[in-house]
Amino acid sequence: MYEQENQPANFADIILPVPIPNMFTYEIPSDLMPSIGIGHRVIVQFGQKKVLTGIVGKVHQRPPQDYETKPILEILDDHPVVNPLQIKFWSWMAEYYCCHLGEVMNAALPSGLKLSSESNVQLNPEYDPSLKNYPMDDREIILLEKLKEKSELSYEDCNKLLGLKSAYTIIKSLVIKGAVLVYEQVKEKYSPKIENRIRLSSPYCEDKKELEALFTLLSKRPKQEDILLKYLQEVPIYKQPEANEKGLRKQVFLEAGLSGSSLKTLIGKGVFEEFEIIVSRFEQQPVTQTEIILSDGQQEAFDSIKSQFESKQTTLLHGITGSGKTEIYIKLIQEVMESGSQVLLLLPEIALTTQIVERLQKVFGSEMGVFHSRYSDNERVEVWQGILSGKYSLVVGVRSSIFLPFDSLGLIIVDEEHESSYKQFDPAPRFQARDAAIMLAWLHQAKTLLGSATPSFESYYNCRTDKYGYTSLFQRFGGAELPTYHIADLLADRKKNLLKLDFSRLLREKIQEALNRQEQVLIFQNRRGYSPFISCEECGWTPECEHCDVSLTYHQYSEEMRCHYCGFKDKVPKACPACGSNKLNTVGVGTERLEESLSLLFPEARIARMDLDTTKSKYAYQRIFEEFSGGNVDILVGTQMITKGLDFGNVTVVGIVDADRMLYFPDFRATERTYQQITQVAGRAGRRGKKGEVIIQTRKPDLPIFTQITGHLFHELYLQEMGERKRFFYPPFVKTIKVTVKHKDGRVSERAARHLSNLIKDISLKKIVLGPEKGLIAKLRNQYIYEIYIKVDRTGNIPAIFKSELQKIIFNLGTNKDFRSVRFVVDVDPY
DNA sequence: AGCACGCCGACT
DNA sequence: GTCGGCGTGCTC
Repeated sequence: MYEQENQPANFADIILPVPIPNMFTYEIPSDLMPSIGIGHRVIVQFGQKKVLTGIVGKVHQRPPQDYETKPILEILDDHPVVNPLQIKFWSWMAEYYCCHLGEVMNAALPSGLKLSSESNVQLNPEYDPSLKNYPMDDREIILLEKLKEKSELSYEDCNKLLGLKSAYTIIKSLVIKGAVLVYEQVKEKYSPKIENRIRLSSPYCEDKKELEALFTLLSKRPKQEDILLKYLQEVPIYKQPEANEKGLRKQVFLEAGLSGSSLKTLIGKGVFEEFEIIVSRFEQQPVTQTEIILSDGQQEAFDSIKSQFESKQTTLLHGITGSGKTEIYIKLIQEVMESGSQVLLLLPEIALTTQIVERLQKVFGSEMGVFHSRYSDNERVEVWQGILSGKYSLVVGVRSSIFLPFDSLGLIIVDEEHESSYKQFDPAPRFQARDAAIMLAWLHQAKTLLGSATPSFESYYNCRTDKYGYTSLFQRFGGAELPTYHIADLLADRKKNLLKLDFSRLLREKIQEALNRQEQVLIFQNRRGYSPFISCEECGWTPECEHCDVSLTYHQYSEEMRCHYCGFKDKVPKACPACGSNKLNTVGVGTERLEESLSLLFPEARIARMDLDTTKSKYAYQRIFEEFSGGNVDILVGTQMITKGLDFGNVTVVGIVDADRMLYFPDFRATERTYQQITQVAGRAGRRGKKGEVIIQTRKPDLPIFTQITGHLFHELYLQEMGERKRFFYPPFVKTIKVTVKHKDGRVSERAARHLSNLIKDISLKKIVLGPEKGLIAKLRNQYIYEIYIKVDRTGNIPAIFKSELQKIIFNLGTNKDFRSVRFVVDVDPY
């Protein structure tokens, strides 16, 4: 105590879950000083009364200059829940993706680890009603009366009680009069799973004679006797007396149809005692397979990856579907785990199926944690804690698992690295999990393996420029053959009247043949619902943008065609400019319509559909999947959901209904995506020794992309596409940033967007600014949306400087005059 | 983002 | 009058 005056005060910079830049400095009370550290959760007051959970980001002795500090109220954990590497990772993410640290924290922490407060009202014990200091009105009296009955009321309770939208003014008045107190209550959200258990009480559990005596006693109570017998059957206390300690789940008796009331009686008599234990929400997984045997090709790839890792932090495994990438992953994971490091295996959401999880669980058992987006918050907290405690050294999970509290990663594997779902769109941070994973690995001095049958052109470019290592695996595992491709010319068929309900003659024949052979068919159409574009029925012409290498999207309400990239607009032509035909149709076929068409064309076939609409409920996906793999369905129609990670052994025919639709998607990645989706779905055909056939329907069979796909000419396709991207300034040659401007008044929104666009143009760094243009959806949730696309030169740290300039501009615009309520959303590397 | 506070319009 | 809607400013 006597030394205190000489000691400098201690401060902590706290990350709070609020969208405001920077951390917040709080004072550390000296009694809390010994137990505080980076990554601890603390409770602090934020604003007038609200209390929040924050994370300690930094501890120091520098008192802030221009404001008073509040004290840290409480430290929540003995051990940090977040480690220093994570704080670094969060900071990187906030900076790179132009968002606030608090937003990253919000995304990173399972909400079960976040606490917030609720305001409660209680009677002031000092208050003496007889004094009648102030006159009370009716509602104040109602509230006070209620508080005499119930010791506390939440604001919500008060509102209900008084039938008001907000009882705030009344509560405030009572506070001023000294009648009530308002205080904040924090509630822990995570609740462990509790299991009720039963065990024999003393002396029965120790003394066999007592137990035998008990049996004699219970011989006239058959129901109670049954319960005792059941217990002894499940818990062998004669052989293992210590087994009684753990007891037996209470539920077991009820499941066995034994009487609950008799059990209660036995507990009442003191024969059994009831107790609770905290159990995991995840079942124990036994290890059933430890030895992985690689084929020669796999072994070669494995060795190659390892030697790449000697000089490169990141390596791409380009392995065709069915080449057995999973075995290579397992082998690598085993090695890294044996060396004592952690491993993260990232999978896109739709690929994180029970199939692959079960496969990995056989090898890694309970050392492996699974992190699924469908998990409840309590389950997420348990995975988090499982990593902290060292229970899990391998996690298989979706995008957000990069935020789990790893402290010694040795390897991150990003499977299906080309998947666009690795990019988070909506709430900030708008991160690309694959790219973030590479940064995370770098922070851990770990390696990253990107795996794909159809690599993203960006990753492949990084291989070609020697930034990443590269390993290919082009043999199918078990010697299975690659599928044969056929191109079906939709226009030719239409002219000959062979096109029936969107199915070409060839595809119909192939389906029929498969059905005759009792084999299965996949029909791929990446669209549900209807969002039509325009196409000439005669020649297949589709309008394209004059300034960009993308097709125009038809907007029915404004009767025009638009480019979503540069904002180019055009009127809908009356006749086709290519051939003069006036048969310009809106085209659009979704999975639902295909399902219907198939049932008309093949009335004897059993048809199912798998898309977002049919898999909304929790187990629907699994049900459809099992129906199909169990052979109860002949034809499965679906969106990209059917292209991922599923291994259907009996599929021999895959139909791609409309390849053109993918190709003319208004996006510079359209060609890349088309190639990827076709190749991915084609990979579902002809596994396990049966040769598969893939039928691609198109109106433009002569396009080079089709020969490139059917001839497996990935590299040629890549080179051609890179030429285009270089010419039109698209990634990877530039860095793209999208700014979305939102306001409920369309005029304000447009003015703000124009103003911003001009300010961006004034930044003296090499870049191209496109727009502002109305958003694809011009009005969303009563907000008018404008978008600005920026292509920034990516040499050196130009993008970083540009981003900080951009943020300054946006910040100033926010404080400025009439744009205060305008929202600006920055999306770095948008998809 | 929340939340307080203040101004203003609608309605018993 | 009173209620509640919304605009504005602030949070260590």
